[in-house]
Amino acid sequence: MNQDQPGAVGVAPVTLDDVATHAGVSRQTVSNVLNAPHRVREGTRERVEAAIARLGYQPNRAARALRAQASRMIGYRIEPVHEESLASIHDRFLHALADAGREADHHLLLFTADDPAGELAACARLFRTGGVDGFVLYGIDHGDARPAALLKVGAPFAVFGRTDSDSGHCWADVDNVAGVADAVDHLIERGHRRVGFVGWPEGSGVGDRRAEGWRAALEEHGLLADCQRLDAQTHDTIAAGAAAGAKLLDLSDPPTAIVTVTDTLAVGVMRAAQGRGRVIGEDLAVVGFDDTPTARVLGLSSVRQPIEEVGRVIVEMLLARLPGVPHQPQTAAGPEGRLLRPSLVARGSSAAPYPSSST
Amino acid sequence: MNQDQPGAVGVAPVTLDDVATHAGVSRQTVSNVLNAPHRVREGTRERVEAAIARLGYQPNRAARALRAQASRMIGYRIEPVHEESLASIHDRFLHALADAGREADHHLLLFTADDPAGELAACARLFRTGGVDGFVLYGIDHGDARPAALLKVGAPFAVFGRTDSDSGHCWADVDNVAGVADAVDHLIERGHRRVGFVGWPEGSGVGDRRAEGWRAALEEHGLLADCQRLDAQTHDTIAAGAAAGAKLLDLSDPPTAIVTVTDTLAVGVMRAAQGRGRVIGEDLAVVGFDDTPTARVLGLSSVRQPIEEVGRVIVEMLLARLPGVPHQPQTAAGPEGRLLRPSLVARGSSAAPYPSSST
DNA sequence: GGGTGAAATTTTATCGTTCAAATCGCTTGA
DNA sequence: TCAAGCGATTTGAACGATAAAATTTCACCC
Repeated sequence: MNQDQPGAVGVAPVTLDDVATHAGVSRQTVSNVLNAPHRVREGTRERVEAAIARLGYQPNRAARALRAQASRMIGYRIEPVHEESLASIHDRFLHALADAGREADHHLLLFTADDPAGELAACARLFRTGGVDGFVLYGIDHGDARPAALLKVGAPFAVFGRTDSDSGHCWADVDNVAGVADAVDHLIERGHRRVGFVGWPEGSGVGDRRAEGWRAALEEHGLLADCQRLDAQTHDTIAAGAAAGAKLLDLSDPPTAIVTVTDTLAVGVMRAAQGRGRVIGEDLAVVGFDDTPTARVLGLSSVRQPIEEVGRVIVEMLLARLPGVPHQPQTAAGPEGRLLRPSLVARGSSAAPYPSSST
Repeated sequence: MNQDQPGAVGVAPVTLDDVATHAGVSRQTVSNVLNAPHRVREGTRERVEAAIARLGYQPNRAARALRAQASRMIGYRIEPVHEESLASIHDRFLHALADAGREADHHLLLFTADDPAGELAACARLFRTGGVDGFVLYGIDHGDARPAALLKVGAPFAVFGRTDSDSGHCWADVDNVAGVADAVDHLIERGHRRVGFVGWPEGSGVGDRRAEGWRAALEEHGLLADCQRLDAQTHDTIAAGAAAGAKLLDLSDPPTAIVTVTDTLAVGVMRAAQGRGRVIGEDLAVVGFDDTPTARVLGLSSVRQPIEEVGRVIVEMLLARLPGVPHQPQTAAGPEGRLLRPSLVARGSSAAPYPSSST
């Protein structure tokens, strides 16, 4: 009558015991109906299920977590928004993760950290206090210390991306080589023969693989020699992209198309080109990477990562490795890694066929 | 020796009992050191704290949640990414929320839902199963059914935005009126006398308040009569913004500056203007709302919401209302609502002073 | 010195579930 | 007929913490 919450209806929480009483069985039988139905005779099971439905029972997460030593939570560090870049990939990824866990009643626990060390400390703490069963790591690359550290703590995890030695943990990644190669193919198909590339400084796995995609596709078409000097490396800002674009466009024999390692750099390249009076999509074709909202706005062709699928796959792999909750009695635990193919979204910036310079 | 995790170091989890033994006190005393230090004598407290530090003890979340009936989790529904709009506000907001809870050891639990009904079901379930202590609701507006539904369930919550009747729950909102008014002031200061507005159809609280800001600022400067017909309403896509912009620009006496209710619409307006040969920032000033990454890229002036602060304030208010964990022994529970002032980020799109048409 | 009351600490019970072992009921085969 | 065996169900204990009640310790005063 006199609840603490003013407008609260105050439904008394229904427990296993309540269900057991109503169904005329013991607590444990109700538990079995939920967690190991095969152990329960059909008639009993139906009776219990009826009681569960009638009372609207739902197991208490804390109690379950305490006893089963499994919180059904997946930890994820959300990074500070990097103001300079255009990434919205992140939003999509988060949603995919949260959605992927839903069916198995696993939820995402978000946390923040100030730096890599802080992140590891937070992970260790969350894991040891039973706050989460495992982690998803985003944007991993060569030399990342996190996988080793988490292995040491004993926390299960799955990563988006690859390090130089992907052993002992599962990963999913986008096929960056294929993504950029597709972009190059697309441009060559439209008649371009001089295709440039603006990438990151060597050393990042992601950047190197994207550059590799450019090189491989050119080689495939026998154009690598023509494009030898048509690449530039710089860091990921619009201004840097503009500078790199300027450099390429001011060559004596400039590229007629440029692929970039990110949309951010592509925007810079477009700026540089427009500053030189070129019309994007006619005088110069540009293809970016990530398919950000900005790309859409600017009509920039871009390689779109199948983030939703990555999220799904990652959670799937992670859950399969969690001890205790063998949702799918798979053979062992599925493959260690999965490589997913991105897709090119062609827009105006690479629209018009280019009058081949060799004809 | 024979752990299940191959590389796991397998640190045996430290419990309250371990600490108690090492410190030579009872379990409850250790608990008190953590939750009610004033009840423990200084000498004892120091001894216990030393033991805690030595053993690296950290309380188990599940056990604590079960006993204290408080999970220290805040629920948040992450919505599917709306491909058409440019919002990145969301990312910032999420980060702010996660960060705000950190100090009080509260974490964010992310979940998804297919529709409003599904969201409410998920909320009710999460709350009743003890998965979360309360919720943060995003993007609330007139006629939103969620507050009433949550009140009925008895779940504490705080919202970003306002409904028509904000009673019984706490809210934080951005002062939309002031935000747009600032934009208009800024334009008038630069010499503009005919300032248009592209907004949403009437009926949304947010949209109406932004329109109100436009009207109020004009009135303040005695310019409302001149700008009577300079507004348009449409839904939030770039194409629609372009159409609305075209409509205003094709008037016999068109505006020299246009404020829009979102960056998305501003981008549309810019397109329409450029399609008519106008140079943005010289022939036509444009100011958007949200300060999206795209705005930065395009040099679009925009009203920036203090999302980080909103997140902080919301979590603060929510935590203050949670029963059981009186972190701050405040008077009652702080104010019911807070209105935060956005700030204008001026860029090229509204840069040049306009030769006043009345001179 | 002993009574008093407040402060410090311990004891006991409990949160809601699942695990492990024990029990019950029924079929089967010698 | 009874032991063995197996599946279904129940019992008892435990997960790791906190609330509430009970107890001890201690300072203080007459």
